[in-house]
Amino acid sequence: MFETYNKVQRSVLETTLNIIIRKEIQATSMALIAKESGVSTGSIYHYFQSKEDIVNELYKAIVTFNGEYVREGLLQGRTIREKFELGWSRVIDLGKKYPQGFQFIEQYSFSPYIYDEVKQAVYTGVWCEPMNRLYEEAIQQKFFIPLNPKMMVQMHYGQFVYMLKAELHGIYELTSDSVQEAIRSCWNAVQLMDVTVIE
Amino acid sequence: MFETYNKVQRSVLETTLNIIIRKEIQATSMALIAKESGVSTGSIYHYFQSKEDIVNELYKAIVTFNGEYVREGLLQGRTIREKFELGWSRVIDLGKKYPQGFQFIEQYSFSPYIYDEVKQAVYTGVWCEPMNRLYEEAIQQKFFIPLNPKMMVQMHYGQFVYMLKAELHGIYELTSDSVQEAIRSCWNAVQLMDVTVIE
DNA sequence: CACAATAAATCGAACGTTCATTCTAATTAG
DNA sequence: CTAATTAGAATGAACGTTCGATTTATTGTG
Repeated sequence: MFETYNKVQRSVLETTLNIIIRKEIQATSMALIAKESGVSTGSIYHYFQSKEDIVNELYKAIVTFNGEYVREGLLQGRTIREKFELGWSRVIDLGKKYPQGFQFIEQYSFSPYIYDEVKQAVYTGVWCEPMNRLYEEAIQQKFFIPLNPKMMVQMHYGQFVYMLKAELHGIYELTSDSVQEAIRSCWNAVQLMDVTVIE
Repeated sequence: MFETYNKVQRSVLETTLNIIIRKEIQATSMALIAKESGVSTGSIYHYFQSKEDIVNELYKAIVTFNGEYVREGLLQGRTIREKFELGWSRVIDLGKKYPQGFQFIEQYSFSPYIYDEVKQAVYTGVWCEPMNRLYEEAIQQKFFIPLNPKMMVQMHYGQFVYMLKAELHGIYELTSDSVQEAIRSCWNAVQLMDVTVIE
């Protein structure tokens, strides 16, 4: 997750993520980060400009990591349908494998604590863009109904986010079957159907 | 929104909501609340136990209001399909008519700042419960595929939340047509179909 | 290789500010 | 007059950040 950082930075970022999920940004003091990461406050300020800087760096790192992870999935698919399924599978994977990163992004992507220029990355650079293009293509090829592709992507993303959130909070257990079913239901939801219903 | 409170309390709650959306809880000081609400800190502490208490009271008030609003929609429907459409329409209505309340709940429903006992209300008392029952009924009557109804409700809710979030952030404009289409697509997503596809 | 000279990294105590909360005096209402 | 309410200065704790001292790493020199 933090491959591009040095040992100290990584320790600080990992610790900060940990504490923020356990507590909250406001309750995450520099003293606590220093204590739990084993790096003194002085050193932390040698590598980061401020507390805000740490949190924004953390945000950037996680978004980049997540983006790469999903993009890889999208690339593996051959057909549109396959790309669709592999892409969204990866989104759910992320939530299950890296729940802290997932929760952090979820909780703070709309917080004023994250700089706007950093937030932009969520909606552009990352995986939204390739996913948007996939949906555009699916509309052109008459797989999907002609709705705003960006809206469809947002809707489907939200669907998976809440599926994961509820699982994280113990509302139910997500089996791989129900995940597959959920992804399929998303496809069905926006599928352009040329069918005759025989009752 | 705050009918059950007196004038002072209402002013404090409204102001607090305003500031929290503009800034953030940590940047929402009592001094600022006092200044903008026109109530001195002394008086605020006469009506509320603490800052936490204000925020939690705010949370409770909004959740209750939202719950009632959606429940009303659900009651108006005659058939399952109608209840489904009217219920979700109200959810979207809430996001458009009371964006601050919507954003606040979205941003803090998973924050440790809100007491667990208060949070429980989100998943139980409010509108989730009636909506869950509606989905259960829809499964029994073979309208919906036999997935976990709670999961389906969460998924659909997430879909609308993200649709609204993206609109709030100016990604696109939500027309009433596209909202109707989105609700319909949710129904299609989990519909149990007994059809033959003729190509 | 030895050893000095310089730079980089680390530390934690101290600083100054901010902020939630308290307290007391003043004001209002019944 | 009495009791409730309001006001805002005072309090004290918490916190982000700075700074100078100390240690560790790197480079230069004979």
